[in-house]
Amino acid sequence: MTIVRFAPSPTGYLHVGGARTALFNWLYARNTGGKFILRIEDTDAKRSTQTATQAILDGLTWLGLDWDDGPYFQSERMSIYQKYAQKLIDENKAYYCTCSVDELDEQKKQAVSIGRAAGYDGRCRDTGAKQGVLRFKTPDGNTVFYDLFRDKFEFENSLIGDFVLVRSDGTPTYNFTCAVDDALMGMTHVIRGDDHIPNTPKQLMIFAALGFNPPKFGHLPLILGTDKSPLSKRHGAVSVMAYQEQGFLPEAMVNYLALLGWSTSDSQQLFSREEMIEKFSLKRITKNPAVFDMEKLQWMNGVYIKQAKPEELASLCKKLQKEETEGTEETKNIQLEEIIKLYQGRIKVLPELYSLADFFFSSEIHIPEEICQEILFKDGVQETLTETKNVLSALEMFDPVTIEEAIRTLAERLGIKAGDIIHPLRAVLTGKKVSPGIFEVCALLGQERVVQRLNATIER
RNA sequence: GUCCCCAUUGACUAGGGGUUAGGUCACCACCCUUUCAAGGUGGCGGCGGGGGUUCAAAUCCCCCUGGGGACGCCA
Repeated sequence: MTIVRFAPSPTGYLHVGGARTALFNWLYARNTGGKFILRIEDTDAKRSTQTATQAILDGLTWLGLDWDDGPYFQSERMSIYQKYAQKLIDENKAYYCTCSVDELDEQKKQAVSIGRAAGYDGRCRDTGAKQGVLRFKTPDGNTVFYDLFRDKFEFENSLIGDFVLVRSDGTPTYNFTCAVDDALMGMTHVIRGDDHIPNTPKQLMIFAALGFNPPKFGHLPLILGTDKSPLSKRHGAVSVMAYQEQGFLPEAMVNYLALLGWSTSDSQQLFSREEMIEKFSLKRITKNPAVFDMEKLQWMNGVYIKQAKPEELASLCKKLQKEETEGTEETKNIQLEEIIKLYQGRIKVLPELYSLADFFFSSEIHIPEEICQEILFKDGVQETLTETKNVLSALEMFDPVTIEEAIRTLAERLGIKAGDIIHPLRAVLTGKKVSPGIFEVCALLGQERVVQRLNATIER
């Protein structure tokens, strides 16, 4: 059985890159019927926070990436790491080092100045010290592995140096805990960002020293911003949850993220979750870094919005809207769904609804001067509007078909184009030049409000 | 400085010795139409450069260039 994991450190929110890594692991586990484990790497007490842990859990949950096991917290597994550290000491595969930070800096500076690798040179190997940091006794030779997505990697061990396993305060470091846990938890594949490539030989050496069988490693390329530098705040939101707040649907986010580095042979773009799981394959992961493209995410979100059930969108909108909308509880609840039906083919993100359809949510509307000049103050328009009001207020049914019929009949009677009625009517009812079909808008607004808005304009 | 990774249109990518280099977003045009979207049709645009190997190179090899990563008692 394949066992994979997502192992974030809780030092911030779940960012886009981390989410993609989690997604690929999750997809692989689901595709193979394996197990997806969540492990929180919080060995650095100074930087880890409870808030960050929660944020990561929330992010994964929002995306629908459920884990089969965990979350494990490395901070709760200290005795395990201690045990293995002792084992390495006993077997003479690790030793204590008492070099000071200054000394280390100096040594590094020197090494670099003479063109040598910057790793620790192992000068404390034979001092027999009983305290300080515990360092791994990096063996001679090379460490080789075959990456799942790339070719062969070969590292010269001497360039890596004797790295730290346990800090002087007794807490273990990343490379050590990661290797121990990946071994103990039975990981078959480790899929992670390619910023971890330099760590892999270290972990491989730990596996070997401890007598564990290593998993297969695959390193995912980074996700870049539009200027091709690594994705950061400069490029907009990097936190996954920020996308939720901006009105993106988790399905769209997942679909988009999946395409950042993975593809099918026919370049299919839209996948249901099931389809994605079924078609996912490590063999089809690309090794070049991808630029995160907001435009495409927006397009995709628009597609998902269009396909979504109005009631689901309504409940998402209600969660998002906070205090930005006016209007009565009644309009919100009763009409929201109907409004959504009118707009779901037109918006890319949920909050757009509130700017485009604001005239549904407030009783008073404001018609910008520009629209008055351009549309309402033209010759004959006032008369047309009066006629329109008379026709509409007399209707007994107020559904789109009836309204359309009435308007078209009126246009014929007045000897003008239907558009000559529709455009002023739209301006009066919505305060905008663009809206969904005007007959639907009328019907949903209701006869009373339509007549009221017409009157308000005519009287001016 | 040392080690390492990457390179197909503006973006995501397919293709991996012989293709009119395919799809998607974006962009442009047209159709539809009460506007805007949506939808439909069509279009613009690409193998970073130089050397090899080969009858044949986007594809294999080398160099260059460009971009990125790592060199922590961070993960």
